[in-house]
Amino acid sequence: MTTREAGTPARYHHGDLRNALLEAGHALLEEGGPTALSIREIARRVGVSAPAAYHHFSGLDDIAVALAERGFGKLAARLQAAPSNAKGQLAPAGMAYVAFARDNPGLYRLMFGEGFKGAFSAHDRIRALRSDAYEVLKTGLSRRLPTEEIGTAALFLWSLTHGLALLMIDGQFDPGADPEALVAAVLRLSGKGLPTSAERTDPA
Amino acid sequence: MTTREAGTPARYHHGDLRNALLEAGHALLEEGGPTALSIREIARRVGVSAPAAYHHFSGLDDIAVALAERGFGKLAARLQAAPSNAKGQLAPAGMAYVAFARDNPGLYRLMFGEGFKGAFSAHDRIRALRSDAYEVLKTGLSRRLPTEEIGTAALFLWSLTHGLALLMIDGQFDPGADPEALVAAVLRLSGKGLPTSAERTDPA
DNA sequence: TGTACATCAGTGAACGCGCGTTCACTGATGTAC
DNA sequence: TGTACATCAGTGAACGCGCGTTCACTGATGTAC
Repeated sequence: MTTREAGTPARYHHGDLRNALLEAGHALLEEGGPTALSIREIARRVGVSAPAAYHHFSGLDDIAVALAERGFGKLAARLQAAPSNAKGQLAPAGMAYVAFARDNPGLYRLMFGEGFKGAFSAHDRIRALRSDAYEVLKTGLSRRLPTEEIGTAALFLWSLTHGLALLMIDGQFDPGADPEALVAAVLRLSGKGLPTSAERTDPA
Repeated sequence: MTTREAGTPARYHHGDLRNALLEAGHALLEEGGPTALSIREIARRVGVSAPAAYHHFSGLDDIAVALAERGFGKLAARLQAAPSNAKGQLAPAGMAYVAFARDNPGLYRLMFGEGFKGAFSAHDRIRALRSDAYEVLKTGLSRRLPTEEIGTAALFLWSLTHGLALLMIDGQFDPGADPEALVAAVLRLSGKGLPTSAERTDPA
């Protein structure tokens, strides 16, 4: 079973192998996580020999980085497509962020998880992609927060959504619970602040 | 180079091999992350043959789970040792949590990261350990929050500290910045809530 | 106190596996004339 | 329009590697008598 469409005769030249490899890589990521990424398995899925991949990538690390790159592109698109609601709140973006992670847990782990077994250069390059994304977040915030608060606010927001995304991905909650509602409730708290014990009469 | 103390003659019976293997496993985790966990390398570090490990663990998965178990024990100890400050705030616990992750990044990733390449059973068992930890967190919160708010508050807090811990571990920030101060600032925000655009006169 | 013996905790050799990558190759494509 | 040929994108075979795990074994320990 390959990803080639049924009926399409196998041509010697694939025509779009680079893309096909990345698609298969993404699928593999979703099935087995970053740890399962493997040139041989990717090639197998596309129906091509493993060395063929080397005409399009310099090696496994390179494929991982390309997958992460694509992932960040998709994530950015999702965030931009999120409705910026009337009050200019950040909740819709947060919802979109977590939704992306839930839709692409394997890819998200590759992008953010350090779970890829490859060489350091891949980690460094992926880390750089993360930093870029973080800069975009800060730029977005600069339109609604005073400059001196941006650093902390960005870190706060990113930590919260990142942590939430990972916990949901890791299946840490009741499968019964409505994930959307959970995310919404948590994001609501991020605006209100956590209730403190000072706010209630503590009998203890 | 082994972990056996210099001068101690190599005895046929190690005497405390199980522990020594776990120590070496922890060290390996810190050097190469969950992906690098390997029975052969662990045994090599202890100065023992690989099959010897099978007298103490059923396999690699079992070692990973044991490491995670220990990790959760250490984390719990650190949280309990955190000063509960005058106002009964959660910041000290949050600081301790993130500090644990920063001190044991590899172990933390094993405990929370799904980055271990082992079989599903290991993942399931580690996930169960996480759930236990989460229950403890909720119990802790029950002393200071009304019952109906605990679920959301616990998820909020865990997401925030978890995300923050991972971002710091992943080296996503200026090495120049004081990590303690960053964490403190973010945790402060968690009580105050994020400033919203409604709170300021937005010229845009 | 001494000794036979069961049990425990190690050993080295070997297995099969999947992997990343390199190699020399061949089939397909497209371009210069 | 036809053809020689350079270039591109595949192929299968092979490499060496480190791994988890199993096996039959042996040395050390401790206990019953």
